Amino acid sequence: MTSTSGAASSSKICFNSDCKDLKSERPRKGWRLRTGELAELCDRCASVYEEGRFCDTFHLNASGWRSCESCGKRVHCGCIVSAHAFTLLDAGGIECLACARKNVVLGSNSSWPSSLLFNTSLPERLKDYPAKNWSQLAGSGPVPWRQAPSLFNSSIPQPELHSSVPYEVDLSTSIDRLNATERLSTPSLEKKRIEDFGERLMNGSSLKLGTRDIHENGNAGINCDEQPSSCSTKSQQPSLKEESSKPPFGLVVPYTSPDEVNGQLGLSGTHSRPNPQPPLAKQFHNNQHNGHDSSSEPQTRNGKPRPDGRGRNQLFPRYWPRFTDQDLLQISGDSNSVITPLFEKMLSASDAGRIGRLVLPKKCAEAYFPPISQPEGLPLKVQDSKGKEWIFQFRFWPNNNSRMYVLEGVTPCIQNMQLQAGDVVTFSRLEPGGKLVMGFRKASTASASEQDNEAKSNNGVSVHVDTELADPASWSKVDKSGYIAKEAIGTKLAVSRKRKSSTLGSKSKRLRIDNEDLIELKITWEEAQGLLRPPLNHIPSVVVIEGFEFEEYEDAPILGKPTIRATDSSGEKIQWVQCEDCSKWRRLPSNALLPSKWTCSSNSWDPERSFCSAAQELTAEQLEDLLPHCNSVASKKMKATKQEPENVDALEGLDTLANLAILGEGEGLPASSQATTKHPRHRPGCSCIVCIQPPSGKGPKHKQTCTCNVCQTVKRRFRTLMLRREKKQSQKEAETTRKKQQSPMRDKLMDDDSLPCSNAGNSSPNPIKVVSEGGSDDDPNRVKSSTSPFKGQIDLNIQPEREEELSPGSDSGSMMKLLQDATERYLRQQRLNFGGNSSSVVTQTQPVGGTGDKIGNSVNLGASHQDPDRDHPAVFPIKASAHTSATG
DNA sequence: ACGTAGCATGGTC
DNA sequence: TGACCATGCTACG
Repeated sequence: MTSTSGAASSSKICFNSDCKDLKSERPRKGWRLRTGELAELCDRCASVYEEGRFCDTFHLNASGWRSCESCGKRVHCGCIVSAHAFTLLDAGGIECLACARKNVVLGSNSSWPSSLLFNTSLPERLKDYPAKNWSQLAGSGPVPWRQAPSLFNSSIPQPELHSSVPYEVDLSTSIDRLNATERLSTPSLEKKRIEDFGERLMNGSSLKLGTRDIHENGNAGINCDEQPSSCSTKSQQPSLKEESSKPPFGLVVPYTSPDEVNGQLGLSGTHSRPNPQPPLAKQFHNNQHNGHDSSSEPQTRNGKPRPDGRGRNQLFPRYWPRFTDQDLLQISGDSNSVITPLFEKMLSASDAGRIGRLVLPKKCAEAYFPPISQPEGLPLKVQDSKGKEWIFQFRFWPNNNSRMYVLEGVTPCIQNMQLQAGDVVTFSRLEPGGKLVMGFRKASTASASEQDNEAKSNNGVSVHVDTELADPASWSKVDKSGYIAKEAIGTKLAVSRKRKSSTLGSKSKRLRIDNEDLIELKITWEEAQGLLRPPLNHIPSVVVIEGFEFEEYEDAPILGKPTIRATDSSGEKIQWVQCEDCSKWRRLPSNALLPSKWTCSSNSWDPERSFCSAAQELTAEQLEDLLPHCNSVASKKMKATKQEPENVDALEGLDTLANLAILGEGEGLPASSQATTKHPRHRPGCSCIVCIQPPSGKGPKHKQTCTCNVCQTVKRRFRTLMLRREKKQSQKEAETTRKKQQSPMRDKLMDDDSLPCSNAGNSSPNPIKVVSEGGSDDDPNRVKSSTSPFKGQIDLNIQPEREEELSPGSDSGSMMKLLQDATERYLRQQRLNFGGNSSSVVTQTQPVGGTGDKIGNSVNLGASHQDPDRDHPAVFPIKASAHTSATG
């Protein structure tokens, strides 16, 4: 309208374009503009407005006037000023607010959309959010939606969903259209939406477009069209004068286009809420859709409570649709489509997983999907903008006296859209046709370019879900997954894609961080692991979290360069540190805290050895003794380094070793508990030893010198395993000897077991280390205790506690042997390498065990942290056969 | 042995 | 505290 189209409130002239008067210094407020601001009027116009005569006075000749179906009163439905003054009737036509109140049990505040009115919480929230445009919204909004036919009649498919769509976005005009129709019926939902929307606006979520447009236009681009007829109105809304600077709901109208600057009437939007607010559930009223609203609300059209007021309908903010105009455009496909955003949901790991079940937010499901009374639910036909049709089974499971709604058979669709956990699927309804559209948004973590590309290619691909139930006939043809692909038959599902950001469950979502951050965090964590050292005089306990060992310190740990702690001959505690440049080991006081990068030049404690040219104090033998610990400690603390996907056929060996190690270390845990409980399955974002590896042995192979997470962990674990063994061995020796007499067989095993480990027995010059490494079984803090001497043998398949139950002939024998071999080679190699030079000579040994395993089964366990060149590689042949058993 | 269906559990809000 | 919901768990095919 003329009056509204004008200038911003900043003008000195009355906002009413039909009035040339100047505003007073303190202009009076009129209706809320789409920008969220309030029109500033001259005193005269303001008075007229406040008296509710604004349209009668200034818009008499304008279009958009309609008569109340009940009292015949004329209402200017096409004006923002009167937007709140009427209600759209389901059957068409409008009803003035007064009549609407009579017919519908509304909340106290008539100026609010019915939904709002019903919703007690809304008002409160609104307080916080300045009236967001309620006036505008209200204009269309308050209207009780009594008549809108429910989209989903209880059991009858209703193709005509559009009539009930609350917010419609008329893409053809780029205007948001709000359907006024649904208000009354789903008050609660609407309220929520409104609230939500308001919040979103507050939060600056996606309705930018609308906002922007609104600002530009200054007018509400609200479409008041009620179905079939559009009654855009401007109504005066004196009541809402809040000064929210936030974009009004009207803003929401994301789709408003500049073209429509003045076309408020043309705009839709009874509810001006832009898409965000999901359509009111009004549709569902009749549906008996249970649930959808809150019990507290008077649900029912006409004020009757809903049959089932099962849930409260407050859609959580996370389900608010945040469509962008682009999304909408893409979804609509054809310019004549009108989209009504319903809700959205970030895919959880489960949703995106193979199970093919997409958990639907209860309220959303109840509000926007057909009501279902049987757990089996109903099939819903889905169609994307490209014409692909899908059928999902919409059903529920009883859950805690409630229901858990799911869409089954979504896997094909998810894959087709290349979605993964963290991505967002959006549901909206497309008119005409009443189809629910399932679009998507990739996780925000995607790079801009990536997103752009996706946007061009597949982003926004939407799937339209026919509100009508899928034809059972066709359903029967559908495969189990419910995938139909009429047009997409033959379409290859682009499965793929790197699932970088693994899916995050709801819980995770809360903790969700962008990939970049994640990476940073990970690095930090890794570094910290490598640098963390127990405070002096403290013995760390070891806890295992998701497969990783962490040292726990009672006091704050010390950060610094990893060193080898030891006790010299005089009993003094010292630590050995390796120079970054020359790789020589230097002796330092135990309390020395070193930077992550340390060189001889920093050796202020021993000036004579502050040069790389200075001889190393330690002899090879001494180092040999220290090394195992060193490796253990270092690797343990440096569990991870950047993963370098290098293609070498060592992965399987690593896998095997890793698994063996895991088994070995996990001895103290109830079998299975670890993997099963924590990671029953491979999880793409998890960094545990299981998940950091490609599933099923797929993925890049690792070189023996690889220092990736997996390799590091494997090496570390293996070393730890060996260490424990050594320790236990000495402890058990006595006992073994004793048993020997009783069990010759065992003795034999023991003998075989005793590895030529030079470190055995006397290693661990450092008590602390010993504890942390092998852990004392007595240590109560040790969550995962492990050592299981196991008769001299390490049976990775057995729990230490039950070692006694083992028999020499147990199945574990072969694996043990493998381990033994590996250990031997490891130690031997280590000695050799160490004694010779520190350069990393990776010698790959052929697998032992005779089963002709792949060459790749050897693993270099000698790599030390940080610098591969200083590694002390050793190759551990592993039987392929062990792989399976170990992984199991 | 494996995959699935459906319920159970527990964390988060 | 209860509702919601992600995911675990397991009986079953």
